[in-house]
Amino acid sequence: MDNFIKHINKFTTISQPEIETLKSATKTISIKKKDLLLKEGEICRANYFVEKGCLRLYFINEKGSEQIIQFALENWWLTDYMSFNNSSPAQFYIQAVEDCTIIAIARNEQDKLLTEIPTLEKYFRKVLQIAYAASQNRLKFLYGYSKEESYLHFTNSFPAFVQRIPQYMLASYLGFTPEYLSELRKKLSQ
Amino acid sequence: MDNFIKHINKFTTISQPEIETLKSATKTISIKKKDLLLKEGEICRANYFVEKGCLRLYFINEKGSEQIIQFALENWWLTDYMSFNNSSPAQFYIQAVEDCTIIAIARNEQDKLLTEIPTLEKYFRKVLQIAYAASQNRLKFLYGYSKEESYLHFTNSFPAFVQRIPQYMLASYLGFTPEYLSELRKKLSQ
DNA sequence: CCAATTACTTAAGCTGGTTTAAGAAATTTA
DNA sequence: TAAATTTCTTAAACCAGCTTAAGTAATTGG
Repeated sequence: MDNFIKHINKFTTISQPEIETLKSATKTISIKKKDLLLKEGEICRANYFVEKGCLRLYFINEKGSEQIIQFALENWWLTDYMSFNNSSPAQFYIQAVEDCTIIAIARNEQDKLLTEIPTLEKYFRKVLQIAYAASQNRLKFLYGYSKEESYLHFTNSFPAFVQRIPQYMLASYLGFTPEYLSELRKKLSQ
Repeated sequence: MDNFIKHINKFTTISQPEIETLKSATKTISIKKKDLLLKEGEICRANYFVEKGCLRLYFINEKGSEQIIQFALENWWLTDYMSFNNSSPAQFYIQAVEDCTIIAIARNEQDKLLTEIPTLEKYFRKVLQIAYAASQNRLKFLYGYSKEESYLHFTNSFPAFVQRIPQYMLASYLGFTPEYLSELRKKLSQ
């Protein structure tokens, strides 16, 4: 819970009694590498905060291979927002890339919680504003740069993270085949 | 201002005095087709609500051509969130695709406004949650589908919108060349 | 600690989509 | 309403990145 409370305090102020309310309205879950929090077709009933570890959001494409849309490291929220917002069937899987500690806010608790602790509205608004900025930036890279440039940019920007995940996941996230990633790495190391 | 107030009332409730405060804290701007609200390199000092018309967010890529990241129709918010959040130089241009009526909330008014009208925190949080869901969905299409499939999906989903914009903008938004779009249209009409 | 599985590499052939260039159609402006 | 400009089309040559297939390295689990 420590990271979570610190994270909230970065964006707003929360009192001790409010923290207690928050604790009783959330669930802390420990999951193992490869465990699934959500499967395609299910209704996504929670929003997940990564206290420790790493999650990924992906779907299975027409060819039957996994396409990663997003990773979430410590202090990031992750959910299938379409499914979470509308209680519609999820389009994505959410899976642990490493052993994780996750804090979950259930959909049907969220409204009540935000009424009891209005300052959390500010917290979530700010967090979403930052996440949305990141997604605009992401689109800029996807559209504006070649696969080679995207790879270079990503590895230069997040060298530690690249060490944490298998290469085939990096390839999937960047939108290319593991074979091509292999070729690129060879080419760039020469 | 009508669409704007209606839009707020879809997500939260706002009182008459609050509406008055809101009116005095925002600016309604009329702009002509092709007018720019933001240029790359400037600090983006406002968030823009489209009361009427259509905006686009784009950047100029390495080859010197415009790459469209987003459109905003009636009832959508649009800004360069990275620049807006951090007062950093904008990465994008924002331009009117048609003559527009825009409601602008200045960055330095926003914090004050959200303190005076706390229910607006809820409004923006919900709006961002929907926008973020849309962007996850967008990424799914970008990654999972061929250019032809993206084109078919987009034209089937938003036939009226496709009529509103020039084809070269659609091509840019979908991430391909106008020449290829032309080829596709020919092929698909046969 | 060995077998099975999962992850990574290499290389040849292929294809979806780009580039280039030139002309036709539509829209804007005077 | 004609000239200027902007948008759209056609077609051929080209290439970045994919597919396929087969082999090697690293993990996992029994």
